[in-house]
Amino acid sequence: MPELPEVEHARRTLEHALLRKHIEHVKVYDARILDDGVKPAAVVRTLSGTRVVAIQRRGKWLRIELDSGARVFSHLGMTGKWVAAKSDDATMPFEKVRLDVATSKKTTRSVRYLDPRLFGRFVVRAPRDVDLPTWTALGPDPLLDGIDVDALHAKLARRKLPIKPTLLDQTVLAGVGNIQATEGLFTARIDPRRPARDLSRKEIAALARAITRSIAKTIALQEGPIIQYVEEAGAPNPFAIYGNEGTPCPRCKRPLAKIVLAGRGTVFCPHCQR
DNA sequence: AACGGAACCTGAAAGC
DNA sequence: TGCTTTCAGGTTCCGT
Repeated sequence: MPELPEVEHARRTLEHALLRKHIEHVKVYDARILDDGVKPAAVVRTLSGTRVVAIQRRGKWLRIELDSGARVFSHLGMTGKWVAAKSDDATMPFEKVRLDVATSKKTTRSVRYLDPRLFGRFVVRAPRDVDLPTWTALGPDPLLDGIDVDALHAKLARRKLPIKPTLLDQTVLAGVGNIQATEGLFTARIDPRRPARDLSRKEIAALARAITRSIAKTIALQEGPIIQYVEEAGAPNPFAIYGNEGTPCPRCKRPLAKIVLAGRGTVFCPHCQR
């Protein structure tokens, strides 16, 4: 699931369940989600009894701040999600981590981290430790910071990789993934293969607007009474071209193409993206 | 330094 | 039907 909109959804789920609560119980089912060599018992020790003071998101990373000064950095990888539950709910399929918090009610609130493919991370930093370097290196987040067109223009001027893989570099814009990059380039009518440095300021402005709009739209789709991730199995594909290779371009009706750029599938319209 | 490709994992869908 | 192959929205490491 996870690009910026899905991670923002996860942030809200965690905030609703955990903010200002004390962590009563921690369970790590699979140590591979942790940093190499870190033992589940150490994570349990660091987190138990602490109070959650903030849940932040930057790009695709989440940061849970504890009153002890410890922090948890959570990344959903390709298939991770945080799900709200009750403490007496059974262990869920693919559950890798669980946090239970005390509430005034009888039942205890619980959040479960599910991740079949195990590309996600759950990294705990002790009170005096520095933040994760990847977190610190993240570029501007389109939702939190907006996109400064001149700054982006200046940054892209130094890159000769195609624009599509450049957009996936999290130090360029934090949170843009394969879908948002694909959709944004389509809306801005830019060929994904163009070297990043060749884009004009005008094109970059169009791209920034398209990405911002695409993210806002995807977040809006997740809201409403029944919160669910977009693109769950069976859900209709809500995107303009992502996943629609071979079908007619929504703009010019010629068939959408699919190529591989820097190892990632890339759908585009060879006729109206230039 | 910059780049392509493999690696990390598992499940679902497509292909045969 | 059932076995095999391919692909997946992310990141990081390794060799050239």
